[in-house]
Amino acid sequence: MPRERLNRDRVLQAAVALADRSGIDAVSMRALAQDLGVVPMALYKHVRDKDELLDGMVDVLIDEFEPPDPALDWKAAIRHRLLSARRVVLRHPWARKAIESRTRRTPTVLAYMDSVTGMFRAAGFSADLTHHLMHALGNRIWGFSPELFEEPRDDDAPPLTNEQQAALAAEFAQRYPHILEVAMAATRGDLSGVGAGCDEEFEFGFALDLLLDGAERLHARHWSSRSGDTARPA
Amino acid sequence: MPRERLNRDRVLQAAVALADRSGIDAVSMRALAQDLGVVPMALYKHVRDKDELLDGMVDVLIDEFEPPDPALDWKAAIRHRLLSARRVVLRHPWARKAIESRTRRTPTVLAYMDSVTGMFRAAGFSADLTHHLMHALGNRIWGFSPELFEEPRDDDAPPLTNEQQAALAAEFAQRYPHILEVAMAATRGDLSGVGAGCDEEFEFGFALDLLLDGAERLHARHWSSRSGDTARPA
DNA sequence: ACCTGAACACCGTTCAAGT
DNA sequence: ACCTGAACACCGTTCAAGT
Repeated sequence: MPRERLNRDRVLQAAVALADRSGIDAVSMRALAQDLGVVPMALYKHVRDKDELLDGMVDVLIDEFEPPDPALDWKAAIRHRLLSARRVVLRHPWARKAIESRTRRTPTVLAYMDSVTGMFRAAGFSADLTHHLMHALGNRIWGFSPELFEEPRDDDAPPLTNEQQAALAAEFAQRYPHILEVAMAATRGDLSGVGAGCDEEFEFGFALDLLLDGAERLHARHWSSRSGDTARPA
Repeated sequence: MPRERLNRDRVLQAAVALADRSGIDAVSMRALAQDLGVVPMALYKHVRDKDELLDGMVDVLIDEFEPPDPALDWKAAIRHRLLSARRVVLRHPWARKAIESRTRRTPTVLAYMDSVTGMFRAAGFSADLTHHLMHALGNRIWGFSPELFEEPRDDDAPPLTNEQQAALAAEFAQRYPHILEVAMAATRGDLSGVGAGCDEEFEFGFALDLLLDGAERLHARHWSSRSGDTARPA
């Protein structure tokens, strides 16, 4: 019984709530309509199509990002901003997939990108260098970096016996020695199952700092505003 | 008329051909079956479900990557390998989306990751540093980096008049001044439409070199094998 | 062993109609 | 202005049956 009239914001909030509860794949126009006690077609008065619904959901996330902190120096400020985006993305497990699937640039997305870009400019970087840095940051401006070693947690998988684990590890070690070695280093030898998760938070900060430090070094070297081949980091 | 019997490879090749022709969204079990002159259910003898079909398609791409060139030094070798992955991804426009949507790690994917990891190890990097670098590279090991400024080419959009372009640019400049400034720098002022494409090839190389140079610097500084907070790049 | 036919339980979206 | 009902053209996947 929808005593309250539908509007765009109610639709988006309900979609976010549904995704939080049941994952992004559960967000269908029909299921969302049911949540709102309304017929599917009613939604189309408030979002043009499903893509616009997903765009709107990402906009809701961006609204949760903390604004820039003017008290911090440039590097700390960008770090703080991106880590705040990260916290939001971690609160909404569906966010990564949703962000990666988006192709349209809403005004909210553009405003966020403009703001991060402006932080580099305010730090004194040239427009050209800033452009390259934004590309180098890539998805990290959303608070995440692409998963490489992360295990897709297989919820309803049967637990392995110790013998099965050992056999699996032995085969893995033989076929993918470098991955195993690196995973051992990442987990200090505590592999509970092959492909155990690593500290993704640390990895995020590591890559971020590597890029920001590289930026500082290039800037200090009087990076020219031309982006020809000679401008490559030596 | 399927005179030739179906097998996994024929299924995957047909799926890749279909995606090349009509995009990844056109790859449905039903459409693929029709291409093969077969009923949809026949496919399920060769792939477990649609996810496994997509995994298989990515494996086909990886098989097109060039093997490592042992004549090159480590940095050039990794650069060469990732640029070869990049050429494959560019040949198949659907590849980015497909790769980003994958969550399972097939043996082919693991073998590729193992090989790239091994190149860092062969260069003398510690397992720990190698782990962080793989994370920092992220999607770049697939030959692409996340799109930020790229325009989703709107194929059937009506061309804008000069007046419309000017008005749009003026509004854009007011709302997103930093993005515009940076886009101007990237295109040397030749903006044919707001959000004109930049040289993504250059951006890929830029980020790659920034990360590889950072790696070299950390390695030279006797990067410890511990990954505690003190190990952050200063 | 491999393929088929019919069915199930879903999708996003259109259109014309209701209030 | 906002919501509804019925319909269209699709999906992935199951099951039991054919050859």
